Amino acid sequence: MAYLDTQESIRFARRVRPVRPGVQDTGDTFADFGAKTSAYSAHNVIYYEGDAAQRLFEVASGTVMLFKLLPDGRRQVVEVLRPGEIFGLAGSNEYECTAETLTDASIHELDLRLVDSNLDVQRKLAKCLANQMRILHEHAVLLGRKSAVERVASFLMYLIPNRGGVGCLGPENEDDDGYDLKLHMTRQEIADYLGLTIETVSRVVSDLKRRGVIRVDRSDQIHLRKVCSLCQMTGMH
Amino acid sequence: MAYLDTQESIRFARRVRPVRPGVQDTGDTFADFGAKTSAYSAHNVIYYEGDAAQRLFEVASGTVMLFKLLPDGRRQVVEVLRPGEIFGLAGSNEYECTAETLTDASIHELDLRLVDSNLDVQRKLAKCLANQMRILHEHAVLLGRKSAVERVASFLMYLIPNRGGVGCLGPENEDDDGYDLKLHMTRQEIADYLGLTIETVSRVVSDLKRRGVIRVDRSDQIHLRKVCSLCQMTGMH
DNA sequence: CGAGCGCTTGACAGATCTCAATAAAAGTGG
DNA sequence: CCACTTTTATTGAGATCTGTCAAGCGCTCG
Repeated sequence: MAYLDTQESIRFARRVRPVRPGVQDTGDTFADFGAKTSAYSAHNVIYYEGDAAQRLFEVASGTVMLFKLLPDGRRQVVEVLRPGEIFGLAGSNEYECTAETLTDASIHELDLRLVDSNLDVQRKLAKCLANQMRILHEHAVLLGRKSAVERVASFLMYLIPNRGGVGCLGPENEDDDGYDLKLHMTRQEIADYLGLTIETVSRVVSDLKRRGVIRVDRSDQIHLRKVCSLCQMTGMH
Repeated sequence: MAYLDTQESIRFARRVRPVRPGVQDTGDTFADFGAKTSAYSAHNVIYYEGDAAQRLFEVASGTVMLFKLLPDGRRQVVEVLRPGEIFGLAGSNEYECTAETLTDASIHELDLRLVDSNLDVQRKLAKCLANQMRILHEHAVLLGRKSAVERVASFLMYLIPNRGGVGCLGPENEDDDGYDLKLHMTRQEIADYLGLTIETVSRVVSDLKRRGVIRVDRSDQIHLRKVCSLCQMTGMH
């Protein structure tokens, strides 16, 4: 796993790690371009992989996941989207993922025919995609190279705004490095996002609990007691 | 690994698998927008992760890889780019990956200041990013859910145009289901792309050879003897 | 021909998965 | 509101796959 002695890793010692952006402000939303807005309740499918692609979507509020399935039922959650992020682009004429809400959500839906000719739409599109692409790159590192503990720690860190990146200044308060977290995903969804099994996720969470890094108030309600310790476990430090 | 009996996999039984596109024709290239074009020799770094981002790049000819490193030297190749594909977008002001040529390559380089205001550039950008994003999604499935054999088989199939997708019609010729392949990546690069170790990649290749699915003429020169068999091993059938 | 590099192979270790049982939580109906 | 069912999560034991470490092979090039 370690290539420490390779020429390359020495050569790159100076590289830095970008801050994970919070929800990015990309200016306009699709609502400004004539999109209609729909409300979905939690755990509803917006479209299925293979459906004819007719609209482009933007999360207005709530959380949405995109996933793909292999024929034998293995599932990979490929993106978890928050407000301001877009989905539903299809290279061909069919959606390449299934989109499902994780929470109650409000979604802007823009007819694909309105997309091509509008510079502002294209600009927002390019900006959002570039941002989501960076997250996908980071996620590829997680899936390809991180251990189970590192994956779960990284996942939890993603959920804290303004921590864990280059700009991270440590805890705001010396004595209190805690943070309260509400998970909007089941263990199975987390597992499918992190490329693990539900049992492994559960075991890692129990382990973090045992080590005093987190406190599990309910299975979807987690208090991070030592954010800095957790951050040390992401593999990025 | 199998979720065959879940409600979900039944619900999605009808889904289809999109054809992996070959190099996509997105109309204009950056050259049409005033980009300068540079030549790079094989295995040269175009920019490092963390460098100040000033340009947007498009592969004109050759192959380029993007990768990220963890502090302990673990590497993940996050994209392998072919002509027409773009890279160098930075959400912030720094490149988030290192870009390195795999082969001799010719690269269009467009000043970032020329990007924002041009509808055609934005259109190409959005189109390319959407396409590359689909590939990243597919790759996330590979990294998160596929076995070593499935990863290598998928990798080899990617390198054959017009095979392996929904539109795949099988071999052109009943008796000959072969294809000659030139790899432009070392075993280490392939391993870092597939989230495996070099030893595992080597073992899988040897195994495919033993099973008569491929013939290894040189380590970077592989003849696929039974494309359909190989395709069956990708986990997508 | 020898050195160096990339690749292959073997033996073993360890992380994660699988399968199975149990526990806890959430939803249902009387 | 309380049994009862169903779903979701946890835990254990064992199997398996891939990683680690080490040695050897085979090009390629000076």
